[in-house]
Amino acid sequence: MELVQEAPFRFRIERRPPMRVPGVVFASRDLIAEDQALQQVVNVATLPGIVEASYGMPDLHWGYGFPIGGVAATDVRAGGVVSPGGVGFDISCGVRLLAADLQREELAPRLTRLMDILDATIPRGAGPGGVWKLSGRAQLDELLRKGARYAVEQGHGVARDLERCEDQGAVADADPDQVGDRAIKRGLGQVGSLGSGNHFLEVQAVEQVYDEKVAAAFGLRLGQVCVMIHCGSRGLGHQICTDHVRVMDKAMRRYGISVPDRQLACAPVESPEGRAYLGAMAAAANYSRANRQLLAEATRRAFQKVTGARLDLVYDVSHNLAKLERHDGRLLCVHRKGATRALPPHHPDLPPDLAPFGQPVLIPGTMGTASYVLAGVPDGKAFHSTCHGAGRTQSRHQAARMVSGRELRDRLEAQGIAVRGSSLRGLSEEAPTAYKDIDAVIAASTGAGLCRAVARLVPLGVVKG
DNA sequence: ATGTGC
Repeated sequence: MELVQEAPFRFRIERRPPMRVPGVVFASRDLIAEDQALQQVVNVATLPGIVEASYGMPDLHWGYGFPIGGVAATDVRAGGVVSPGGVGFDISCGVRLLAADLQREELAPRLTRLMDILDATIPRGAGPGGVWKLSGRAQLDELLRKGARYAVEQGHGVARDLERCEDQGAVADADPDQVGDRAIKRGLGQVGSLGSGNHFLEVQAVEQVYDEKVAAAFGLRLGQVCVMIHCGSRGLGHQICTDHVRVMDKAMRRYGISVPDRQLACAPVESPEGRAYLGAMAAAANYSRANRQLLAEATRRAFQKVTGARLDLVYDVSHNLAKLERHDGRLLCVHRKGATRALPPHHPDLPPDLAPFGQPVLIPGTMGTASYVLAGVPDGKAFHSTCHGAGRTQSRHQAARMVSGRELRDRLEAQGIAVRGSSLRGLSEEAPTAYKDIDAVIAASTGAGLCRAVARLVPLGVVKG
């Protein structure tokens, strides 16, 4: 793949038919290793209605149809499409950060007990299980419509939590009627659970502050204890993606759409299939936000028991979602897959107290390594988007062959990180060596002008899905 | 990511 360097952290893939726009990858040469992911950037550039460019973030890697770390926007009024592959199977997978009124030294003598309680109370791993047992479909429909707002309404959290959530805790236009019976069935038993893979709940400490003023505005200070929760919409989101890809795969011909890869199945935003997917996707997004709200509440109870400390929500933001947004007067369907929205300072969707500083962006690192808090910048790029994490360099299978779960756990424990896993196999699949260097990804993200660094967090204890 | 694979 021919890459033309345009700036220190910006590469261009020239437009050639059938591409409708060029490809633009924000990264360093070292981070761009996979040709497969670049081919996917090219494939996405052929989608009907795509505008500006098919973008790649610094953590770009191969995914289903679209690359992970990909951003693509289509012009809704010009026949622009929506594609489930541009969101991913884990709809509205995202990150929530809570800040404790507690310093790491104060927690140290109680860390083991805290981790043991979290170990016993945070549902995780594949299959059913969750902190909230729903009474049935009617209650799930409410949750799908109102997301974290419903959880708070039912006593799981406080009103201030919602001010610090993207979309105030719920995406509009969720349509539970577009969620199939199988998805509903899978969703009923998993409300308030982490899941598996790279999902985690970490007790962390602020290890470095890059911008005192912004960190203070976000409620963060050096040495402070935080909790990061990374999870998504579980089997419900997965089933919705599966169901709607199938529908669109069949519908594409009727709309005269041809794509270079069937995994790019899509339909015009303004079509019955497009609207149906967006309605179901929004429902899954709300499931995901309620999920993080409920896990945050379970964590608050654990902290209350062990330390008496309070946990305030810093922010909750998704990195797998399509949104209808207005940019330069046009209504666009912005797909962010493994990419985080990063609103600039003074954007109307920011809560007033954060508006001068830009949106908090939460980047989970690999297990046992650092995580970051970033902020949106005035002259953001790729429709105000940035990276979402380290990005894989090895498949799960490859990773598991390199190191045993037991070895990895012992190594982390030797570093003083308390590990509460759900399976040793799961641990080995998430070995840090299977990922890009998070520090390099952040350096490229800030260097490319996608965001700026606010703070670096290190793990004290890991509850692993 | 996922009741992990057609």
